[in-house]
Amino acid sequence: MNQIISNNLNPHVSVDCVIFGFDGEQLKLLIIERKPKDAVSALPGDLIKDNENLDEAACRVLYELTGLKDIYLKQLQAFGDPDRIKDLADVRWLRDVREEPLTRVITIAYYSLVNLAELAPRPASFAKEVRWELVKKVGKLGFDHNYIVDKALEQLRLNLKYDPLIGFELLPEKFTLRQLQKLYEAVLDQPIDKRNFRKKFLTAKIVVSLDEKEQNVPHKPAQYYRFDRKRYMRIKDRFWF
Amino acid sequence: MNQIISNNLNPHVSVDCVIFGFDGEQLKLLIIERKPKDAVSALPGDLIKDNENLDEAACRVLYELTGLKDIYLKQLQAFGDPDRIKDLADVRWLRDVREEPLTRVITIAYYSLVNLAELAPRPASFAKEVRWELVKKVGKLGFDHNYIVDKALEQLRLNLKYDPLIGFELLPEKFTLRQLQKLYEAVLDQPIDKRNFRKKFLTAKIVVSLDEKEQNVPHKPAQYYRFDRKRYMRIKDRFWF
DNA sequence: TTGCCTAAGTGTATCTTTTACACTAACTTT
DNA sequence: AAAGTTAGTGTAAAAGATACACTTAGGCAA
Repeated sequence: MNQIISNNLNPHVSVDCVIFGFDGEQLKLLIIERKPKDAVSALPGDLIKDNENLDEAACRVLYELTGLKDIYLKQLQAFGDPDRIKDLADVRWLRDVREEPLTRVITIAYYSLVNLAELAPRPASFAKEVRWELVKKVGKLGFDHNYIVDKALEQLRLNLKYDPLIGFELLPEKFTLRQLQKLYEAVLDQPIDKRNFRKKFLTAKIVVSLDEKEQNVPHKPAQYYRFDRKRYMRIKDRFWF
Repeated sequence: MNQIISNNLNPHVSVDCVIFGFDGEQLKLLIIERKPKDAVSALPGDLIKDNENLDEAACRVLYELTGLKDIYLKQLQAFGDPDRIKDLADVRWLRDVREEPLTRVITIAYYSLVNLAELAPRPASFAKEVRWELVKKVGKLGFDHNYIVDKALEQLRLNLKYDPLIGFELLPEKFTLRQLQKLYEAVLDQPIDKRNFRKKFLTAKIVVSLDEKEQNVPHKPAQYYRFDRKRYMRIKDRFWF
């Protein structure tokens, strides 16, 4: 009996995914809309299962809730205040979806940056619950999700600066330097000098130009480049945006 | 009944503390020695309690196991592979200390850097189980603790570089530049040029010299300095070691 | 077919930061 | 008084960061 009680007191463990999306211009955030009424939206997240590790859980939950697949998720950190859930709307929502709605939940947050232009179109069944919201316009989210998003954005910025991989993973194989710059400007939320920006990546030689240019653009066509991963791996200790 | 079974499958949540200690010369790691026989040592860690948040849990566990108090712990990340525990010795040890030794455990790791010279002497009751081991000589630890230590060290180094606070919190109010440099050398595990090191901190003006020098040292006495926290807060975005 | 619009692409001078490097000074101990 | 130890200091060269404006290549519309 003791055993059972102590089990009941076990916290649940969930994962929450902070998915930033870049559409070529602006930084957006993936949110799940809850039931139409009294809806506070939330990050995609759910309890983990018994035999999956945390990374797997995050991928699965993201897939189940949004249809997104093959997204590289990075762990942010754990959030575990006993009073993470205090809002009435949150409690009501939990009652609908959880077997033990009052049990404490510790969540492990993950984040990622994805390309909105390239995403496979979502199956219609998911479509109505998922929304991309401009990061700057994200309103009140459930639980402590606003706090989590703040932390994730901070981490994303740091990450992009000291390890640009997360940026190149988002861009297509061939990209223009302008696309790259727009990405940095959107994530860091600041304008960047074009010449100095190019200089940084070109002199570091982590991008190499291809024999191909943009076509059918109503202005001078831009050169395509690719990311030189090997070169980057050799110099990554010295490269810092 | 379903309820109870699903409870049983709930993972447990623990915290583990990676405590680095600096003795003025070298970087050490706090480890807990398990029972004398077939002992693999481990990081101080234990299950969290119902009504404490994660940070509190880490502090409590550290105190209970080592007597260390008022240590500023930073969260590293969560580790949650279902097969974190595979070593036989680990399983045997768990059987002795846990009610449900086979339940999966997800652990949240914390890290800190403390001053070995300043630590209040440990109560004798703790003394025999706690040991400070040179980081470079740490042997095999239980569970996935070696992996956790590696991650923590990586994070500590990054942290010390982009936010020197963790270093100044360790040093006494007044310190010499040599002490500060030794700290950096020990943590980063590389020699640093004395003149350039001083220049960096002095021109940034985040340390200010006091009217006091070392006494009774068998060499030219060094100037004492203090950390200028306010100044640092103003320029922290631009300071990077 | 010309002119307009748009974004691409380029160089330099200045300033700042980083690096490498060796001797003298001040104190204690013997 | 000499030996041992660590403190403390400056500079020249190289590398990196910053600020900044015009020309070019294409599509489109009049």
